[in-house]
Amino acid sequence: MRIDTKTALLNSAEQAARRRGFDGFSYADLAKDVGIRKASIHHHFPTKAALSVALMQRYAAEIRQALSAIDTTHPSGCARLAALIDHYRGALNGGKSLCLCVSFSTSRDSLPADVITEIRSFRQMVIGWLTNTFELGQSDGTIAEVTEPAKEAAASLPLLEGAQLTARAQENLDLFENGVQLLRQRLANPS
Amino acid sequence: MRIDTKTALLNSAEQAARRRGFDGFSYADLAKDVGIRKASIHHHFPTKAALSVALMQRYAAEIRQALSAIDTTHPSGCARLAALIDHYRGALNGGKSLCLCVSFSTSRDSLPADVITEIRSFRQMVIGWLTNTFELGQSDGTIAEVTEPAKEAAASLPLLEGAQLTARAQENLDLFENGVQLLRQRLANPS
DNA sequence: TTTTATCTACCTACTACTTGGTTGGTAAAT
DNA sequence: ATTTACCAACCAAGTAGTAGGTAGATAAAA
Repeated sequence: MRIDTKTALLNSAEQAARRRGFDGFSYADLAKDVGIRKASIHHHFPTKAALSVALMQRYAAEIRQALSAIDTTHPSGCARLAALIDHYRGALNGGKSLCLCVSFSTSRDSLPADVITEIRSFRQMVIGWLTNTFELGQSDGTIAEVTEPAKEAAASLPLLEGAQLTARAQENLDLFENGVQLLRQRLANPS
Repeated sequence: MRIDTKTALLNSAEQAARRRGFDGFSYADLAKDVGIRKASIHHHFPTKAALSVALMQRYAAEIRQALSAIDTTHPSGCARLAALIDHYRGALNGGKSLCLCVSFSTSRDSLPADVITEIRSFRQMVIGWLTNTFELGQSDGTIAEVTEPAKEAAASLPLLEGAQLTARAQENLDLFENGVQLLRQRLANPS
């Protein structure tokens, strides 16, 4: 089944951005990957900035869905948190890529203000979800040592992102696991 | 007092890299900042890759010094850890820049293998220092809830780096503080 | 149903720089 | 005389983008 060109471009751009950062890929890369002329990309995305907006919005929608799915399929606090940790681990693609939000953050000066705002919303949303998850883990007793869920959430997201960064730099998933090890140990028995 | 051109170039490049990432600055930026012709930079740094090596080595030497100075001037575990947190906060420059290691990590595919190796050594060194610091904090009783210093260290560095990333994306130091808040709360009374 | 008009999505050719780098040269310091 | 550190001029490839065009699909009109 063939996908439409716009989606193919978004897929290609997302992969490139998550692997090389916003300043590390060009329209020429996408053109070669998708198989159309570089100038044609402007029909779908008039500027690179517009492309970054579309990428970030799509990425945020996708993780919103992922978090919603976790809530549906994982009843306990610890299972939800474990699922999120695994989501961030999965986004590493074996060490070859990062979460889009992370890869965009270091080149934020190259991005339009809309995207900076989206990045902020993205992190707030994830921290909000984490806060709920720590609250659940506290009340159902499946996450150990939770006294202030909001503060736990505020620490856990940067931990996940920092652990991603370390693993990406060395293309080594073990480094991600080293970073989140203590967090995992607090989970009762996620399944 | 005038500094030598090579040092001026390193300073300029470091600032640019920590602000915009490796792919986000060019020799033309440095030339304009330092006030020499772009082509002249090649006398000091034949390739951009060579420049990245010099940057990373200098940065690693500087933090080695900083950690050593912390050990000398801070006797307790909590005071040392607080000083490192403040060091990472300081590297943000009010939200305008990142630690070099962080900013290089997302564009690691553009960097020579030597630098990837240096980044790994850098992180190992900091984690080693953190391990010692958690051990000290455990034995002198100034860092609360330390059971496994090495795991604490392995979690704390990604936390600091992730918190930096968040604060950098929004140019807002409060976000750094939100991330490290729980960690700070475990420190007895750093001074 | 057929024809015409419009839209979509691609193309070529081009623009104006910009990138990291090479080359040959010169001025000043040693 | 030699070395250091700069210069101008240049290179080839690359960057994001503009402009005019066409082929095929789709919608509207006849």
